[in-house]
Amino acid sequence: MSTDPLSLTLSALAHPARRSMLATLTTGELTVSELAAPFDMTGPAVTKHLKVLERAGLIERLRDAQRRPCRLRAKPLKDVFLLIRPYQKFWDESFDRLEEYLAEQADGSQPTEQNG
Amino acid sequence: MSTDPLSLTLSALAHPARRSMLATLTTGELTVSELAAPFDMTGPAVTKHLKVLERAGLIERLRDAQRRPCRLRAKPLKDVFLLIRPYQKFWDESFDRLEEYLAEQADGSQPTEQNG
DNA sequence: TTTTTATGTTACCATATGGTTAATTAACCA
DNA sequence: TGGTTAATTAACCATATGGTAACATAAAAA
Repeated sequence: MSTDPLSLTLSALAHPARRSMLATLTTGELTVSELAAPFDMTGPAVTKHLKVLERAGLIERLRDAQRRPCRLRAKPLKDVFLLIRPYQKFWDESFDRLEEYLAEQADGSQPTEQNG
Repeated sequence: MSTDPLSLTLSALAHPARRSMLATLTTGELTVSELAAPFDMTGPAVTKHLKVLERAGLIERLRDAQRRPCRLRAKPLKDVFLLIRPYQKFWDESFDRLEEYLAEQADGSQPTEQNG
């Protein structure tokens, strides 16, 4: 697997359960059990998902007695945003959002790797 | 692996070579050899990367004699954009882009799975 | 027809992913 | 001490990923 930060972030996002966990964490810190509750999944499986998120820097682990609450760290998502944004002019072929297209042209941003 | 469209798109993006190929394709249609040129990679490896991109709907394969040119299809990236956008207010903790934060609040968008 | 070019398929390998059950650690409570 | 709760580790499994080398196919060029 690719171990550069952007690749780690993207593959962390490439699982519905992990995306759902991230979304849940926007409401605040949550324990592993709280995060696990909506899923039909054993504890170890949840632990593994959290490790993937942690390795990507998308969550931070804390301590509270025997609990290990998780906190959202959204910064890595900014690089995903910067990767995607230059493609905005390509995904709507009818160019009905012409303002955005022209704005992109004006600031000269082009999709490039490592990264926009 | 997860086979929902968004997961397929994100894992397709989770490799530097594939991101680089996509970026290159913004200049227009390219053959497999042209795409492969910058990489120290054998033919089969390139074919596999292209299949991952094709499965995610990020490229389209064409025919031109013995060539199979690739064309960028950026639409799936829009869903990545919609996934990421609601987190924008979280990744800059200093909230120095207050306008955007307030705009997001106004349109009531919250990060949720399946999707923003 | 033969050769070259462009690309794909097959078979194989090592490692990663995503899940399980069983056992273990860590901290609190009685 | 002993028991409960919270979470992780260990061991295992099936499948996917990312790469290789060797071979096969398709179309153009000589």
